[in-house]
Amino acid sequence: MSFPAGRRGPRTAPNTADELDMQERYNAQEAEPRWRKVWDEQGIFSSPNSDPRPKYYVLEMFPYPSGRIHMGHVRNYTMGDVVARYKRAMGFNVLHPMGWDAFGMPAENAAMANKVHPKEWTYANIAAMRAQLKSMGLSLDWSREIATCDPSYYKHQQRMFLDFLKAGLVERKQSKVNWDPVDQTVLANEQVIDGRGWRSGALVEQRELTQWFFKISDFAEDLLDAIDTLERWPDKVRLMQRNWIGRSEGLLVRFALDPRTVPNGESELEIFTTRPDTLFGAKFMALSPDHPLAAAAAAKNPALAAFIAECKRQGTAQEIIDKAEKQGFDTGIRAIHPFDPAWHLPVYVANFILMDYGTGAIFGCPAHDQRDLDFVNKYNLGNIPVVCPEGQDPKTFVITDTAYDGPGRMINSRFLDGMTIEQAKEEVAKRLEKETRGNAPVAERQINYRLRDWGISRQRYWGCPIPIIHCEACGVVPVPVKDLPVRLPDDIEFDKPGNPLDRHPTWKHVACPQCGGPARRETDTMDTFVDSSWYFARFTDPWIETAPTDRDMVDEWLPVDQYIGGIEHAILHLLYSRFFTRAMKITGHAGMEEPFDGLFTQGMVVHETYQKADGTYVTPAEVRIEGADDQRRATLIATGEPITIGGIEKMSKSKRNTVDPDEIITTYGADTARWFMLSDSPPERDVNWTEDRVQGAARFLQRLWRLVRDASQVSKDAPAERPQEFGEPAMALRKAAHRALSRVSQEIARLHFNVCVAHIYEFANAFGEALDDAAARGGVTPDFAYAAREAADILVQLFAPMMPHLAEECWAALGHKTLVSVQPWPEVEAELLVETTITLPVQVNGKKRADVTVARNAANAEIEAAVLTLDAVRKALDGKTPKKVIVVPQRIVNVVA
RNA sequence: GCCCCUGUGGCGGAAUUGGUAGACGCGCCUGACUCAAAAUCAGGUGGCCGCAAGGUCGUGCUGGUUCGAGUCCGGCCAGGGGCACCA
Repeated sequence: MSFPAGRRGPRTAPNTADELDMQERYNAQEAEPRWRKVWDEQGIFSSPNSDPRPKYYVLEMFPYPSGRIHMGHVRNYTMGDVVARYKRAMGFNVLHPMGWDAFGMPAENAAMANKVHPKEWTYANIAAMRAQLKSMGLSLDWSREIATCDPSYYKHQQRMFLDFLKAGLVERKQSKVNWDPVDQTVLANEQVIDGRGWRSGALVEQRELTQWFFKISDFAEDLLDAIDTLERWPDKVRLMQRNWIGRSEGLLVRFALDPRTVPNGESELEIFTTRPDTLFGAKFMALSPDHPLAAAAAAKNPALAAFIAECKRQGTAQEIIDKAEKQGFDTGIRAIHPFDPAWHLPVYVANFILMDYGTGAIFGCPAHDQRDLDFVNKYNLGNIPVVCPEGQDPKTFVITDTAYDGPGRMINSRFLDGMTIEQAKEEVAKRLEKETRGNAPVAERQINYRLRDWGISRQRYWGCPIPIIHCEACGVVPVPVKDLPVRLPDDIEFDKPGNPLDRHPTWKHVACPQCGGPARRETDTMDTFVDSSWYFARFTDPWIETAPTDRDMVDEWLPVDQYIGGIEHAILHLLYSRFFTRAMKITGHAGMEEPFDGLFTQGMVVHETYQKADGTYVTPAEVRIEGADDQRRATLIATGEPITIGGIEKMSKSKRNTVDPDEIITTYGADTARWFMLSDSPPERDVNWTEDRVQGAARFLQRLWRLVRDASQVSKDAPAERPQEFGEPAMALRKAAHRALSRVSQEIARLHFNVCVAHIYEFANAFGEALDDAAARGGVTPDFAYAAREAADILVQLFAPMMPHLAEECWAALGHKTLVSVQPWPEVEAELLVETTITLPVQVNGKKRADVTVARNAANAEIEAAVLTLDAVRKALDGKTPKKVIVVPQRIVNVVA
């Protein structure tokens, strides 16, 4: 660092302030690259597969190479790195790899917008982001780096697709997509805005395409049951997955149809219900617009056909379907109540019935289901309550706008009256099971899952090609394994809408591997969730060319001991990976059931937003903030115009409230960015990026540096041998050091990094005071020098996982010739954590009135006696005799008056 | 709409999982050092009453369980995440 010439004029003698400043300041810009070079040269972060030590696999969700890392990455990877460095110090062979989730839509969007090839764009982004990640000082084994868009990766994915196909885990079936009729292309849900294509603005319609599916629903029961074994997953994620899989027990009921009303002689309608108890409250039947009976009826009814077409103009997103007004259309078909041949129910087509769930048809009991109630109220079909809540008079109980779905007794239900819901369900099932129509029972018990099969076909270029050939003679033919990978062609054009693979002049035309005749390749590529469903397994041996995994290595390293990533992946990515692991086990590519033993989901990085008078957003870098609290005012630096300070929101390009990690690292250094990310906010919660707190973090770095240098002065003459006796100041310092060591170790293991940070602050404060006190006493005794050296070593090791560059610099300043990054974690001396006396708070009737200090092992009776003599307690009791005294050992005393 | 989470000083948050609410940090105030500023250091900092000792209220709102509730239970309010083709 140098000052601009002439700023202070020529200097002949050291000018105290600045000279000291230069000596005392830790220069992160200079030190950080220097230490990274040392780590690199010594290769200390590579984890050889041959290492005999116990293994620990820590993994952060790999990034999409969007072009630059963002603060969310900094947070995610810092947390993982702390765990990796800590576990390494604990003696584990740590696997901590990094790669790129490199297929996906943004590359194609960039290709269309900027005329750049997706491959070039992606690899340039990877290069830029790799450099950025390296500047963070992460302890990664870069020799294992993978990119999912590389043929050396997707070749194995194609191989597994073929193996899954052979094992019966893959099938082709029809499913719906969002279709843009102008761009002639399939749209992702996020590309549909208010029912219109984002680019064309055309009204989107649903289209049926034949697509490839992984049969994840075959595993529904196992995926659900095994959630119980995932003890190191957050409860909320486990709950979300349980709900997603959505197990429900119910009854499949075959309703007879009135033959006079059916279009083509259909005789019955099969429905699934979880509430057979409410059969006597039925008011209508409803079919999904995709139901075959609906299609049959529509063939003879143009108005119905028009209604069904209208339903199909809704997007495919669940949210749209749920929020849409409940609408239906009477098909004219009449169903016959299973318990009363004279009771006929109208059969509607309704926009809120899904073909994918159950049988795509229901009976509606409006009194006890809100959607059904909304529906009957719209079409004036009325309702009959059949469950009466406790304490309600059945004669006066009516339903108007709010359905009742709670417990109660059956009413208006003939032979069910008076039963509980459970009894009624059982009774209905028993009766209908016994009854037969044709050769089959009228009803059977069934367990249903909400989980649908995983559609993996994407009509896009930048994804893993599905290794299938379509032959007119032989049908669907798998690509022979020896012909893998099916490579993406490089010569493609994005000037026209649609899938470039489909219109490529030569790529799709091949000879059939079976008959040799002319055939064409599958032009759909795989969902990018496939890529990320097994990358953690590939990391265990990314070099093997002959198979997706090396069985010994994958079984050795997996499951991942600690997986860290965003909560937004709580369901899909994690469920797909769990499915994939099972499928890989069946096909012999892995041996375990579950991929992730421990899971941690971190919160987002958020920041204030800033808006100009016209509502456009400006970035934090363009804004100057003055004043504090409610006096804060913002102005645009360039023009001085006033800026409105808006809400704190997730950092996003659209709100322009992003802070570039590069700038922070350039200005303050990686350690400051890392420390900030770990401080204050609990890792599972959102963290608000504020400039003040970044500066606070930067200041603390300097303080640590000064503290360690001061300590090194005090400890330089410390005896090599541990003294027999420690005086009071030395003992106090040792206790503080070991208490901090114990707490920080415990909190790192629990991933409570913000609490670690607080304990490190606390210890640094205590250490600083101890050194000041020693200076005030004048002269340092050998026992204190020894304690100071021990404390300094512990302090540096405690913050080393979080600020590794500074830690190396400090470690060297303390005279060590080794790297702190490879030091074993210090051991706590348990006896230093034990106090001989303890101060307990004393409450009277639950309000704190005093403290009492007693021997740590004092008997309850002793404590009780001591408490009752306290002035404050006597005053609070006001002469009354206490009813009882509750002594909670080591915690609190409560006197009940 | 459905599922899930969160709510504590001016701000980020801590609280050993039912036992002293506000650790630690940021900000702010006062002082030291300086010609001055920055940096650094020392002290203070939930509200209200009080010179003080101390008292009293206080963990989104509301009701309950308990000797004792930020923590457990019921009802509400507000903010956020996911909803199957964004990754």
